[in-house]
Amino acid sequence: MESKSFVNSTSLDLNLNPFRPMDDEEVPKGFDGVLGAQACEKASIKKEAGHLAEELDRISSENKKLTEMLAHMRENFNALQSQLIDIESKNSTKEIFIKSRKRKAEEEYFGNMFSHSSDEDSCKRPKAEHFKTKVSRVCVRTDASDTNLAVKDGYQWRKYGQKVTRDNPSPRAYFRCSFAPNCPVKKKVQRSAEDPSLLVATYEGEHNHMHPFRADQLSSSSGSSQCANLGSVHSFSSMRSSSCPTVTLDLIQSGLRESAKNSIQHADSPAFQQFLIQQMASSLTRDPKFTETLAAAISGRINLDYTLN
DNA sequence: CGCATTTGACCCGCGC
DNA sequence: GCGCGGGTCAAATGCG
Repeated sequence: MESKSFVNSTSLDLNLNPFRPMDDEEVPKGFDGVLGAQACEKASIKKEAGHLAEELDRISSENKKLTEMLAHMRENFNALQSQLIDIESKNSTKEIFIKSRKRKAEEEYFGNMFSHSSDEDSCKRPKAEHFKTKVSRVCVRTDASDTNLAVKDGYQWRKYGQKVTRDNPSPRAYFRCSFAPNCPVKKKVQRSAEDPSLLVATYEGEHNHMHPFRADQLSSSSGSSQCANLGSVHSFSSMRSSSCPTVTLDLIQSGLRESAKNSIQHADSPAFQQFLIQQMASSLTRDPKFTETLAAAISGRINLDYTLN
């Protein structure tokens, strides 16, 4: 399939591989001297160009296939995620009916890592402000023995309080964003009562400044590939819609703790989204059933593509 | 010395 | 009205 459009591209007079050994079959028989050598060289260049064009075409089509597969995976992931959100929101609605008291509902809020109610502070704040305030949650899997409640997300946080809550033996830490003066964002971090290895970070409000990590990237000319990568990631804010999905990050996995330190961002930042997608992709690929199904789907697709070509 | 963290006190909203 | 409990304040303390 690859060669059909590029075999005639003799106009490509590129000597891209001058060190390629001359093939005996390429040497025209019966020619001597300079003219023979030139003709021979031209023929080999043409052949070389043809090979390169084929290779380029092959890589391009491979790249196209991979892009399609990635898009397909993204679609599937988005569909699954929206299904999950639907299911969870239905569950949380049921629980709200069952539990009359708000604090009991909150118990579920922190107990269930995939619940989406975001009105933890509804009793504290005026309703108007509650609707204005953006609330997001991130669950970070860390070592249970690690007493540090710091969740590295790239921002600079100043701890202003710590409280032991009624329904959880581990204390809840309160942080304010200290990167910019007057930044309204607050963060609460507490270990999950059910799973002490899970750190639940609740973010409130929106930063009124650029992310420090991105500011660094913009100021430095290096890391352009990473910037491009980050720019292509879908906005996590858009995924949040009306509810507040919880994201669980397994930082215990080898290397992830370090990468999280470097790239985990606030839920709104593209860098965080990138990390999130990588994390979710790795979670999916660790599932043998998913891998099996995906492999079957991919092989089927590739076979189809090859038969078409 | 300046900044961040700790921690007990205080405030305030909610439910009974 | 009172008690409970989450959230915040601010003085004390620690650290580089």
